[in-house]
Amino acid sequence: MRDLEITRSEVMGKIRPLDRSFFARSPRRVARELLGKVLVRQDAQATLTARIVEVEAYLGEKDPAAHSFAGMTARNSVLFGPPGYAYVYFIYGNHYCLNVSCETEGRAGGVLFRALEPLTGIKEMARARGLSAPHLLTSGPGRLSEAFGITRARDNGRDLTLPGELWIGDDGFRVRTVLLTPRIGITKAADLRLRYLVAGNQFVSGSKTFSRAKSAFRV
DNA sequence: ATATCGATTATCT
DNA sequence: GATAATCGATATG
Repeated sequence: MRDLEITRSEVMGKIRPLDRSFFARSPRRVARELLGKVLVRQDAQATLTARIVEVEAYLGEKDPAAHSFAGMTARNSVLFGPPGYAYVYFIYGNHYCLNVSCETEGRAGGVLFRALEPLTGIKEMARARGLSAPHLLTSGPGRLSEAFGITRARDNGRDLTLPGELWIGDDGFRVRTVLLTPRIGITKAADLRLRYLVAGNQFVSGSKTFSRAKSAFRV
């Protein structure tokens, strides 16, 4: 064997964008269905691809942990718009986090991208992160945003169904087993199980003990 | 392996 | 003026 990294043409050859109808469903459903899909960054520098292995659902105006809980503001307006668009927010003075809008226009809801498994462009991701350890490149919402060069200025409001600079594709891969656990890093509605992750995947965020938590169950 | 803590700033009250 | 959907470093068992 000459190279463990899958080639760009192997991934890009069979990938196709997702329809807007894919996102026009409940955040729970979209979160579950996004596992196994591929996040793609294409620009003059490189083509980055990584498989989605961990996400969280945020339920809109009835979810106390959601940014949309208190209604529409300048920051969160994308969540109230049509489905399939990037909502990027800045947090803790340091990090960007990527979401995709769900539901229908006028009805808030979103899914947070929490961890990816790098497929291609690993060298470029490592450069963007200033690291080389594969499991630290995209395991965490702030980390994956840094690896993909995602910022609010560049990507907030971007249509993720269009195969352009940043989009989500299906390459035919199907996830076997999904685990469901409480969401991470929140204080309100902290007991709801709205975190979806691929069972056994090495790139999920947090400690291994947490991803095997008792509160997890298989779907 | 798990716990705690500081960094740093856009956004909202 | 307080908060936050995080990360990385350090401390302790």
